[in-house]
Amino acid sequence: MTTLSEVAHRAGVTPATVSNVLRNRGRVSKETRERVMEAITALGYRPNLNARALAEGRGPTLALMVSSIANPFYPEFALAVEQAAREHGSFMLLCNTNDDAATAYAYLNQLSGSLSEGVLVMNCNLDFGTLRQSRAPVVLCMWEKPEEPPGLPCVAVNFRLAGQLAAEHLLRLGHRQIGVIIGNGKGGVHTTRMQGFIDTVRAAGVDLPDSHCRNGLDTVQGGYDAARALLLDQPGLTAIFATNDLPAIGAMHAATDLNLNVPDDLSVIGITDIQMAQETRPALSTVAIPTQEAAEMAVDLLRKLIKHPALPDTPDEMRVTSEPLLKPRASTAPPKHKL
Amino acid sequence: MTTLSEVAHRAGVTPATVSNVLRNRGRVSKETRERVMEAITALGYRPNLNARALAEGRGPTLALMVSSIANPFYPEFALAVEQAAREHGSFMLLCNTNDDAATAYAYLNQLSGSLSEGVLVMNCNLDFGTLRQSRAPVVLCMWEKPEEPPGLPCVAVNFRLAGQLAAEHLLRLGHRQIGVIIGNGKGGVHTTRMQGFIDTVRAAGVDLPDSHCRNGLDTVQGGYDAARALLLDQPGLTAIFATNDLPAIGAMHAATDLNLNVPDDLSVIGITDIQMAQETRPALSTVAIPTQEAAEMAVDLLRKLIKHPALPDTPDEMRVTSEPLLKPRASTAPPKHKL
DNA sequence: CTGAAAGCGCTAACAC
DNA sequence: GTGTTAGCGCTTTCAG
Repeated sequence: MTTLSEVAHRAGVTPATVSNVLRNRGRVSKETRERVMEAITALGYRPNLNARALAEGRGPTLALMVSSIANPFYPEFALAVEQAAREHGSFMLLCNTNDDAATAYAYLNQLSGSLSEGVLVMNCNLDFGTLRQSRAPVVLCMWEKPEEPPGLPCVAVNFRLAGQLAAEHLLRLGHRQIGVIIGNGKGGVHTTRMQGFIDTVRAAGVDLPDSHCRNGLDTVQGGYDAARALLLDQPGLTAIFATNDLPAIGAMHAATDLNLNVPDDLSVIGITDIQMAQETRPALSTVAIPTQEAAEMAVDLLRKLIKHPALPDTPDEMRVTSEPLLKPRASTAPPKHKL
Repeated sequence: MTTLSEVAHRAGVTPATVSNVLRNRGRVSKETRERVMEAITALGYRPNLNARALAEGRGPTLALMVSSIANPFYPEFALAVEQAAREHGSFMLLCNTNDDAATAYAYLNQLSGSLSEGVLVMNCNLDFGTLRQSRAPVVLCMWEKPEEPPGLPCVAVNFRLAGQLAAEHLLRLGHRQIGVIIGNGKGGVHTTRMQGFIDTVRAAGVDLPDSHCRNGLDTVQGGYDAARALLLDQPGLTAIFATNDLPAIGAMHAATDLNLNVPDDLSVIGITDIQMAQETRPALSTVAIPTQEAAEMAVDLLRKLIKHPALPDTPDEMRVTSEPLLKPRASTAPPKHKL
């Protein structure tokens, strides 16, 4: 490993000067700069990022904490985060918590304050109090209630509206017998979207009894199971709304397996618009969340927090993304008149 | 940030001693250890990983280089890598190259030798010569030819066999009119699997003309386009093999859109067994690659290389995973007699 | 415009 | 067993 001082030596200057040309700290004559640059390339010098981080008192990375990168929503987000981080010269550390609070806590503790300058949290089983005690700034990504700050810096998406858009779409198509599948259980992180949906349906004067709602895991299989049970129980349904695309896809499969044609016999709609939503047959109607924008905002906010740590008396900042957007595709259609 | 010496001071010892208890370097009396531990928890001390890395002359992370984490194969691999790395106390840096050689090169240069102790390369548009010059060990993951070492440490999977297994499955079912979709173009990384498939089919005395083969992108859409063109051109086909699951899924969609029932009118099989393969309707028959095992082997090999850098005259090590495994599912069936 | 010097927080000989 | 002493490679005042 060639070091700064080796470069300095070859260029006939001191390490300080080399550092100056590297950081563009001005105050370096053109000639010296050239001599240094020559030495750098000749020696194939690369700065040691650990040493730099230590001297600068900052971490060289941003951490992204997700429950599992294998959940198809996260990769798209992670890609965007990495891109944004990279534009500002940071690397991205990926942390899978597997929905385990201890793992999440361990990560937070080990990384924040040294290896990572800041951490982006998507979903970890940590309470906000713990998060707030992080030694490095934390930004909550994908907060679901723009109108109700979590007491932590965050990027919020109007998920209530997303639910509402899904509902309006189904109502507009003429559906009146509608089922709901809530990913991740009651009181969970999908409550807002569900509420947005249900409120809209009921406000339209359409009956939506609790018996039409099912909890399920936030996975394809979870949606499958929930939808199957629901359809068996409520054969009259003409449409199902799932709080996320994965369970929505599962619901389509369940319908197929029950010999129901989507969308003729059953319309299905989700929320998020993950890549996969376009890649099912029929393609899934959904309400798109501005994933990329949220990722960029999150990195941006985090970087700001790193530069200017929030004062204790400052309200925690919240950034709200642009609005969710309905993406009608082939999985929704007007209900066929049941004979 | 509380530091080592603050802890030392509170415990009435020197930094060296604290370091010793932290690293379990033995030679510390029980009492001292307890006093130190007390100070550590009382002060909420967390080691600065940058400082440690600098002092130890090693990087605190392993880097995983993929073309894009949004490609559904990578998340599963990345998850396994992170798990394995974590077990050995390393964090995982995620590097998306977007198939851009310059980005890949930049990553390699910046990370290797300081931030990252080693790098796992899945697929980057860098030639092996460049990779070989990395300042930190590089392990090629998912090398396709166990019998032909790439001149770089690697984890190999017998992809030729995978192709063979897919072929045998189709032949056994009675297919004789078979199409092939090659992901990622001619001469690309899927050549081995394709060759394994084609050789097996031909060895069985079944005709498989070049006109039954199509190149395509290694995506759902790519498979869709290629399969559509192929099916329009060769309506007599009763089965399609795609060199990867994504294009295989695309092929199923193409069939559906052409009013062909899968598997009654057309059987489809892929390779890999990504999560999504079980989540399509019909579920995709495929040949499973031991992803998790490969990830563990790769991390293991990388760690070995970090500890004992390969001598210049040492042949580059290759580890071969256990064999691919046929996963017959609902997308393949005997050909229906065409009227 | 450039150099000297101190220090970031930790580890690792080597003494005691 | 524990302390002393040097660094690891870089940045950053502060002098010159």
